[in-house]
Amino acid sequence: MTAARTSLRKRAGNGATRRNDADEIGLDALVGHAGYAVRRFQLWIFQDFIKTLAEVDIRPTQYSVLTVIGANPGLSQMAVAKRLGIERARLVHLLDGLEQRKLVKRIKSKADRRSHALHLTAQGETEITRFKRLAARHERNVEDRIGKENRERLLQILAGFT
Amino acid sequence: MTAARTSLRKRAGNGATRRNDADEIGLDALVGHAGYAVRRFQLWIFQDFIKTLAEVDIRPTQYSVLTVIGANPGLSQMAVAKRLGIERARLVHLLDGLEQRKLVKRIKSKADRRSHALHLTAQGETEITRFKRLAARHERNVEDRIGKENRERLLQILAGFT
DNA sequence: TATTGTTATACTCTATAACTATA
DNA sequence: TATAGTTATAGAGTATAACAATA
Repeated sequence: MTAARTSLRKRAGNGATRRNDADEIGLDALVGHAGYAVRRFQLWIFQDFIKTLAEVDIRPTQYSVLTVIGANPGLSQMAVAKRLGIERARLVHLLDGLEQRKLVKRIKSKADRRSHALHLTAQGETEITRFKRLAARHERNVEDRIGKENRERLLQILAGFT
Repeated sequence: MTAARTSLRKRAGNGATRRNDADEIGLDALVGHAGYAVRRFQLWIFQDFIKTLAEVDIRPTQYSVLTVIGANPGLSQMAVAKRLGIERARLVHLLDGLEQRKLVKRIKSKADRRSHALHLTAQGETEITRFKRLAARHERNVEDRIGKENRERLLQILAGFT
């Protein structure tokens, strides 16, 4: 009893209004909000992705752009932006970076000279296999963290948002 | 056969390199990445939260701060920041806004004069019940979107990240 | 010396608007 | 007139570093 009470007060000398200090703080209504849990999980998962792919300096959004272009060569910037839910203005900068790194090339479309057909370069094709290998390692980290079945259940539940 | 092929080419007049235009674009390796699904879901859920609480002008982070202070009056800014995974520098600005709106007050701690004890104001106590009512409505939107059981499964799977 | 709150800076991301060249 | 790509700007959000007051 006294022990339980003490565990709620980290430093006994604190003022009467101070109750606890870090982990023992209740979240009240926040527990039970899907959005809060999802936000915290997303922070964790992106941090792990960035860390796991740090050696190739590829961030989640860059990876998604490369993957979609690789699987659908010739797409326009608009099509990629729409498909991934990225602003087309932002995709311009993302592609600038990937083009400077010789991973992607923009080819002027003959059919519609306003638009660019996006392709991986030969180097991009080569490197993306390494990115995918590292991304698979990251995915195993997720499994280790939440469990193999839970990860699959998660993918099923959220399949409608991809 | 021809029909299936045509469905992959939205406008027949396009150049040979252009294949498809919007929804029909394959994600390839992206499907199967928990991080991608979680990111897209998080975007949706935050947008719905913002929309549902637009009439009270409360965003997800503000709601989480108010909820934690309400459930743990007297907390320091450091304690709130740590508990919610917010930078303490950012919490300063968040609290500035909530204090100007008379929802929160900072009280100088007598025990440790470096720190502030955070409390909801009387007005904050009143208004938070309205915020919680709207947040519950948002939560029902999530249920409508992914299903009641799936939402609960999700909360279970991600409980370790809150 | 270390910590709390604060200020400031930089970088990422989102949201717009406007411009150009094409259609 | 509408669209694709671009440029620019403003606002969140994140990540740091440094400072004053206090421990």
